[in-house]
Amino acid sequence: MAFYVTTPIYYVNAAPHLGHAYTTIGADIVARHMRQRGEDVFFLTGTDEHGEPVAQAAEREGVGPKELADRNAQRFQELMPRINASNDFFIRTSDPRHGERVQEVMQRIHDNGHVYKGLYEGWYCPRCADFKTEAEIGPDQTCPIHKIPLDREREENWFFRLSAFQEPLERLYQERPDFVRPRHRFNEAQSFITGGLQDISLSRSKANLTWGVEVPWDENHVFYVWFDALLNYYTALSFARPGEDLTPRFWPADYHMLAKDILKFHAVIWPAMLLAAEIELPEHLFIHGYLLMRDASGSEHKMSKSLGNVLDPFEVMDTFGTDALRYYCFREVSFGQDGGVSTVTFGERYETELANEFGNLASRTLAMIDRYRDATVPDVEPDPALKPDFDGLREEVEALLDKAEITQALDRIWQRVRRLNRYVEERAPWQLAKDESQAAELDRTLRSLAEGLRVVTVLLAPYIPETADRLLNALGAPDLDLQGAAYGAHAGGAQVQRLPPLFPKPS
RNA sequence: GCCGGAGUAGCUCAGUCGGUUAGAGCAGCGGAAUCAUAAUCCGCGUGUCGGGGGUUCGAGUCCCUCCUCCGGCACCA
Repeated sequence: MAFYVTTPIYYVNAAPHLGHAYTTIGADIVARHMRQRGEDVFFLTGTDEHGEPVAQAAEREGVGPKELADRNAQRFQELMPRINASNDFFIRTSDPRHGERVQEVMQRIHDNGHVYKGLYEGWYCPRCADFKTEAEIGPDQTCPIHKIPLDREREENWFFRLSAFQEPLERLYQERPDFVRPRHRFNEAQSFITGGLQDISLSRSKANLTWGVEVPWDENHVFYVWFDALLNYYTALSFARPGEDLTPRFWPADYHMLAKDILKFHAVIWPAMLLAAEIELPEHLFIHGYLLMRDASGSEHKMSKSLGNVLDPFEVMDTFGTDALRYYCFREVSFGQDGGVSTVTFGERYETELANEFGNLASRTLAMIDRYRDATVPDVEPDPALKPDFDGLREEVEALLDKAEITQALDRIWQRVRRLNRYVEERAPWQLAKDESQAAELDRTLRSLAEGLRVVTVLLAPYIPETADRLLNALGAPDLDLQGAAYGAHAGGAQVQRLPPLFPKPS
């Protein structure tokens, strides 16, 4: 089965930060898991490059907008391998192939009668060369940036008949209660819709802004950047593989992952656009929360770089590795909710869970097999005592990741990591090794440990891909196929190798 | 103001359709073991489940009300 997952495209005006990494890693975990299940996966990310802020920043720096976008997009492209994102393509909205497809789809929306020319009236700042929203207007109708009076201006704009989709959208939300997850975001979107929809302008006059995709039926306008941006999910499939249109294979998307700040665009405008263009709707949106930086006093900030103790993802990756960051973000904060992150809790998770519980479990398992059985996993039946702990685990993880419950799934897996450490203590292999008459018991214990460790590692592979790869190779069982993530699925007899600590502690 | 979330052990949070003595992790205290990155394992909690009222044989779990915090209420990418 095809599985198509996306991140939002990141606006090139800002530098990549933890928030970008977070969304991308979330999508990547689901993508990697689906590949393990044998699904035909396409994972898309990219950059959003048009619009006023980029045009202005370029002007300030005295360069063209394309030049600025090229430079900044590169930083996001470099982020992807850095966080081990396995994206199949990286779309840039300044790509002319994207622009052409946007024009095609928007032309269809126009031809279907969902576009009209109207007057956009609002408060305009001549210095910003842009209209201000209600929330942006300073006291006495002044520009909050330039502190000058705003002009009441009218601009002729093209409008999208969003209001015409009120009823279809209400029906969508009635018929598909899992269209938006988690549930409270669904409710939020639904109440927004039932509260009444107004038409929105879909173009900007070239008199004010030229950095965008030209409106094909009116050369004096470019599309408002959101119409251009949202369509990336659809257009990318048509040109990601030269000479091949992947649209029939992967559309509709299974999951759009996004943060809560852009819920409305994705949960209301996006489906309306697709309905207007007669394109199938995505299966699900998953809305995640914010990672909040917690300072030493315990109070939280939304990822501002306040005094110290701020979790710098690049620093973390340099010191502890990419896997540690990936693990921590999805372990510490329940995916879908806001949660605090800090260097302190990172250090705790890293040491107690990654190093002590998991890394050390791997060390002791490999060491004992090496020492007691000459580095060969005994080819005997694994201990039935562990079977109940692993029965149904793979299915449970699959069901949770079907719903993008990334943190929940990780918790289920981690319970088995802990179970294996308990098993070691219960069996005390070092005692069995002292008594030759217990050889069969020792065989069974070591075999069961290796097998249990292999299963949890296969399941953990989407979260900590580098580490999982190293460990599975050391266990002589490199296969990532999820069918193999069952206790006893892999035969004994493999040669193992001892490894240096998977998660070394900083001295 | 309207709508929606949340308020559970020192800290971070689980608690599915209401049902046995309300759980986990971390931190703390005590102990066991020595294969392992001095890692692991075991034991130890008198918690008004935000306050009050109600429904019920029975409520953290449903209803009402109040308090506190957060989010949404349209063109910010």
